[in-house]
Amino acid sequence: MTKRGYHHGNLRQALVDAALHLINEMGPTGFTLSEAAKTAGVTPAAVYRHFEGRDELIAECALQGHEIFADLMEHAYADGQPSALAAFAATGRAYLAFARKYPGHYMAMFESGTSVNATPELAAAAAKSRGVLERAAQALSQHIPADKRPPPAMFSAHIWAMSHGVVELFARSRPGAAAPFSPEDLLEAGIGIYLRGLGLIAPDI
Amino acid sequence: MTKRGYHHGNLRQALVDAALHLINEMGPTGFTLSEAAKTAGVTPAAVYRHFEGRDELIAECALQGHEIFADLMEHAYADGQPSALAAFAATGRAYLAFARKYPGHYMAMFESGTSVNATPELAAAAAKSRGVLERAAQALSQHIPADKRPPPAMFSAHIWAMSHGVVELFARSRPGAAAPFSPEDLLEAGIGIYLRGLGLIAPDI
DNA sequence: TGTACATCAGTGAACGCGCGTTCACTGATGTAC
DNA sequence: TGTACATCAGTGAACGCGCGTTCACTGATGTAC
Repeated sequence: MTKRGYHHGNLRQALVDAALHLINEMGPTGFTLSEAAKTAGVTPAAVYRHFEGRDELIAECALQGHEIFADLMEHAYADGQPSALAAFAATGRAYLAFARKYPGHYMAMFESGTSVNATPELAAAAAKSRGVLERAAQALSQHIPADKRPPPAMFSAHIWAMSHGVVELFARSRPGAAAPFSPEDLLEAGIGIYLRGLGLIAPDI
Repeated sequence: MTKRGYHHGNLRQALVDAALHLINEMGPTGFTLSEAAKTAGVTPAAVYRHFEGRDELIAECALQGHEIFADLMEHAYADGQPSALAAFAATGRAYLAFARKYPGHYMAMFESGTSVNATPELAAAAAKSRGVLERAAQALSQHIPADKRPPPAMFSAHIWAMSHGVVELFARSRPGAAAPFSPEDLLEAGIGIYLRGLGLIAPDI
């Protein structure tokens, strides 16, 4: 706990961290500005020194999430290179990994009802991570028989959708959900089948 | 407006309808018992003659949703017969169609945080619709080369996940989302590619 | 080095609000005679 | 058919609560001389 700044030492980030923790625990709508302040050891009114209000605090959580997410996607993509196929599959895997590791960020980004266009920064950060996946799809597109090649934006959307669906439906702690396989295995297999369907033999994944 | 019962005439269902309308408009957590009562033309206290409280009202919305959903899936499956492939693909399409036509029900079912195990009836209704898709997967499984045949529960989960992802990410009115294709086309293409990946030639879809 | 002052992060009390829920009640409906 | 009564769906007022937000303030920090 480094005490910097005037009194608290970077209260702004402490509030974001508290909010992320609470969003993870109570869901994005159960989250409360007052409780975030209390968690950070501060009066609710103090929040207004750093944010315009509740919405801006959530938006900051989403923004930081998109930045981490874009980084993660970028690294996954780079690690999969030079194989376009491995790089593409890795970005799908990174989606689930991110949702697992940063559930608070994930909820703030995708389940809080916050519009991606709330602020220009948020829109830019969201576009960046989407861009990584679309670039991966573009590269992969070269290896698909040209006559039956769907637009790259389409199959990046497919992978995005399946990843999101797996997270929402199978990676949340639904007690008694009776899932006979892990979300990771499920997504891995799904992406594999999908890539085979694209006409790409997939011996290396 | 048939006036039956003592005063209002089936207030119970009127409250459910009001709740569904509000859930659709304000999201599942923005929904309010008081406002549902007002919409039905009744005092908030009157709700307690028919439901134990807010949660039970939402649960009833989810229950009715699962029943409609199961019916829709059943019909889609039947219409696709005798082709196992067509039947399977039709259930995927039905998922999106349901989310489009009954957005309030859909949100109550999948976005309200209600546990499927809240009541036995709810669990049963949810199991029924899941059962249709799994039966379709089972039938389809026979046509897959046995050496590379994943468990049916797995690829029914894949279709479920992709459908859900498409709904959540692309079928909501995200202003400026700049989607160059409709959710329906997106899902249709995605399922087609996936089925080809399963080793099933797909000339009939 | 020491003192006076300006800054501004965080306080504490208060606000108006709408929520879910409770309670004793009322009065329209259905039923028994 | 008409009257007396029981039922019970919906009323209206009230409650306690926690929310987001405001405001004048305080007191620790950084700076100027």
